[in-house]
Amino acid sequence: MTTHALIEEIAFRLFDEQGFDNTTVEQIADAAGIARRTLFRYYPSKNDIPWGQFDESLRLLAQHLREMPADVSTAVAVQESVKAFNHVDPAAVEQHRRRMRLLMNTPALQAHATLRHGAWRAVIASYVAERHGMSPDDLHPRTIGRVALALALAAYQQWLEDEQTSLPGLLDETFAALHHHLDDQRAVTPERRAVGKGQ
Amino acid sequence: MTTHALIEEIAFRLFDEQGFDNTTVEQIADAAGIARRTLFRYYPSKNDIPWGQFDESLRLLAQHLREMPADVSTAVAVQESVKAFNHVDPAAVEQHRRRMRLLMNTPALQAHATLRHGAWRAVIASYVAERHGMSPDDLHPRTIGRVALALALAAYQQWLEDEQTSLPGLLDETFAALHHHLDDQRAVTPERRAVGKGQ
DNA sequence: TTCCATTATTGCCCTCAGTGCCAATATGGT
DNA sequence: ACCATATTGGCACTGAGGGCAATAATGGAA
Repeated sequence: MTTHALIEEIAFRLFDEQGFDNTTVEQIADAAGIARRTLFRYYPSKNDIPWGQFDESLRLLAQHLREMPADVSTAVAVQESVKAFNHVDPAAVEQHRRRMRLLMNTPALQAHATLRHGAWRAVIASYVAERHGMSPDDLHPRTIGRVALALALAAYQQWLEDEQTSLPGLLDETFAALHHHLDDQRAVTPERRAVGKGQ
Repeated sequence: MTTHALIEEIAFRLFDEQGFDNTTVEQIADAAGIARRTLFRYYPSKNDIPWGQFDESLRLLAQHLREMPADVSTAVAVQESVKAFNHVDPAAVEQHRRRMRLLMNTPALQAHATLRHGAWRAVIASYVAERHGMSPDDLHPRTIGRVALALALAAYQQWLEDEQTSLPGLLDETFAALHHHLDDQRAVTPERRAVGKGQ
């Protein structure tokens, strides 16, 4: 039986072996034992293949945000939810790293990701808007959505480059780096350094 | 004589008339009186046509950052330079809005933009790294680069939706929104609203 | 002015992603 | 076994983009 999981697995193998750009949709289809045309019924585009359970995860992110207690500040609620969104089962860490490495190091996928990220940002923006009695289209919620994504991506990028780091730790570090940057309004102490690696 | 400016002008006209996706590279080439193959010598891809002087602007951004006095905080230096980068001559505002509307409302271009934005982020990150004696690849500078871009894009998005707003004003508002978000760590006052429109 | 060496322009052909359309095939219920 | 329905697959087409080689400018040097 043909499943998304099967196609994805085969595709990842080919991407690893040959690179994303050098792998044709036809090769994936052949390896999966289905027709090219059928593969396009499973995935709207080649770029969509490596995204796994992203849409489902988005729903969990929205849910997690809604379950945050009201006495936590919006900033903390967002930060905690972003960390929860990016929590991965220890057994799945290697596969997750593989996925993210592909997504973040392949220009075509990096570009395509922006479209997926739009939905992610919208989830954050909706929550922030709700908490402040605003529209999700207002400047403030949109800004926070974009910034939260920026922080998450910065953490991911670092995580992919250094096998030793922990993702939750890096996420905290990006939030801390931002605080540090903004708090540093007056005197600038050039000898200041980033805090140590998380966990 | 064929120039980038001419091709761009013709392309924009066709994009306005027919939409970006419905306009083929061949149509642009024909209208510009050059061969399809030649157009691809002027622009590496159709997606690159609407970007105008972006690369040159990047150099100006880097220069502006380097010219910031050392007694201004990094945060302010970045904020001011981002504003300077996005300053447009009043006479060119309409064309700029046209360009940005196309870039930000067309999915294909929205995706492609990420690749251009990578260079933008790198300029910011390099500056932040320099000021703090870090590597441009460190977490902190990269984070600030990503956040600065997030703020700029949030401002642009709003600017495109409301003809009345001023871009510098919106940029300040996004920076303010972020401050507000992060300062609001303890009590949350749901009746709080965004500050008034800039200028 | 003429010739030569670049450099720019173009044509041709190829690959590959993605889509529309319709035929064939499986599948589940009766 | 039979039919209605959903899935799969085949075919042909468009459009972006690249490799390559032929053909035009073009800007000096003689």
